[in-house]
Amino acid sequence: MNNRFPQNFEGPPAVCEGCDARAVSVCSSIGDRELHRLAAIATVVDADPGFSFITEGDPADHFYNLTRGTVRLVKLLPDGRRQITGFGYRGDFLGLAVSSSYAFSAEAIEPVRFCRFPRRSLRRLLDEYPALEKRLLEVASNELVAAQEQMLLLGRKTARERVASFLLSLDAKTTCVHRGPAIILPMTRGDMADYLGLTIETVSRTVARLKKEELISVPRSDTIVLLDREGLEDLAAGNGEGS
Amino acid sequence: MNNRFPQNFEGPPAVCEGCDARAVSVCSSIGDRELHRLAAIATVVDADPGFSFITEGDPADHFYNLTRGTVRLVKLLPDGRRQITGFGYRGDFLGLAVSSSYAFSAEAIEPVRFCRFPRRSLRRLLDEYPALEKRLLEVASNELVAAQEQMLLLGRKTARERVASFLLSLDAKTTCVHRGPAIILPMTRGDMADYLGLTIETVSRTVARLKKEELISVPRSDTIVLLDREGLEDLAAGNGEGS
DNA sequence: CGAGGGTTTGAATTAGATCAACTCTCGTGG
DNA sequence: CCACGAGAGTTGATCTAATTCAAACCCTCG
Repeated sequence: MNNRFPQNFEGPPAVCEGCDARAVSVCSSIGDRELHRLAAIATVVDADPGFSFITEGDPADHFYNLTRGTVRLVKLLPDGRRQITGFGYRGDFLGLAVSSSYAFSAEAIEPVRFCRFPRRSLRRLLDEYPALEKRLLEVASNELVAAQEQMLLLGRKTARERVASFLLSLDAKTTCVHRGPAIILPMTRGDMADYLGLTIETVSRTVARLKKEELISVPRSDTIVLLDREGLEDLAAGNGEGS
Repeated sequence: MNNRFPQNFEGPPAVCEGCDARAVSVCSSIGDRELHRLAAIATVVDADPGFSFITEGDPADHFYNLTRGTVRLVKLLPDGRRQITGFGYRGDFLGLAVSSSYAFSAEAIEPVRFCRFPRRSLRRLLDEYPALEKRLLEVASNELVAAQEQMLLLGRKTARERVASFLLSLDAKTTCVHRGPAIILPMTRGDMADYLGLTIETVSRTVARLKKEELISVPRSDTIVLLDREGLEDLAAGNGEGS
């Protein structure tokens, strides 16, 4: 047992006790001491659906760690065309911008809670604890891999393949989204469309078709059960036979 | 003047002298001492166009620093559909995979030279020199921003907007690609198509149209001059007026 | 000069978008 | 309890940007 540290540094900080994201976020991969330092510079914030806590183009003053709820990451064109570059779930770390301004907006699509860290303070902490920086590099690398996968989807997959890929990737998020075997979609058809580079109508038709083909069932429009995972995986990988 | 280091650690390593990428790569942001350590674990490799030095799915045993030439980063679907997720230019750092296998292939499209680092050795160096890790996080963050921009392009931009965006991004790569005011394309129409989520024919027609509209001139099929940068920027940003 | 990549151009086709109507769900308030 | 309204979702008819199919047309290099 290690007793080099003062009493008050044993165990996690009070504010982190009972945090829904503790087990799944960057916080899980660092020691109590680092966690105390992190907690000391964090502000916990709650927000309602629709709240936009990062705005594309604004100065990138903060980092965020999402501890509850789901957000969408949005890029806009001047005429209103919208691309969702990703969704942030419980445990996700947001705001990794090197440049001085954010490259996307982040909007709550459910009631959310997050820890907000001033950029400068976190920067200082990172310099002090290389393990933290290391962990962030891992996070960034993983996101990069996901981004490349999404480019493949947007550039080369059909609507069916996109929807199948999306449902499987949601299903793989074991830490959220599920209720029993069912996936509870936190996002609307419009969000799905803007994430998959399709229109609302095409998403709706495609979901309807997967349902008719009995690859999925859709008890409610926001609830989806994967009935034939193998079939969906073939589809998502680009092996969809006929039509 | 700093003379804490042994004589042989003053100045850059011999192998880095005259390296075309010295000024533009990660190497530029570290000290001579780190550079010597890096050089000690590096193998310099030359390869011809077509050579595939990273293969999607293979164990990720090495990192690469490209010092000459251009590569394409490729993801494939089983039926041969291809998405190029990016191009690597002189100075670019490749192979940032956390997982045990590469998420894409990398293929030379020009004669290339690169430094190859065994993953384990570099990992050890990173632990020793946090500045290096920090630099890599910066690199990864920048790539992430670029990836998000590319998702917007693939998901929501028209063919004209995609080609205009691509030409401008090439033009911004001041460290390569240019001969005078002209851009010398290192890649084929097929590569452009697979990067932009289009077909060869659409790329060709779109370039022809931009030429007819006098936004660009195309003295040879691999050479492009931007005539109306502002017009192209409007287009790329999604402000393209009529048709 | 002829062969083989890469590129261009034209005509026909189509996946998905657009336009338009209708339905479902759910919360509010009379 | 039911009428109402608003937002989200579905479904159908039509349209179109980009693809596909097809046929030249370069260059470059042996």
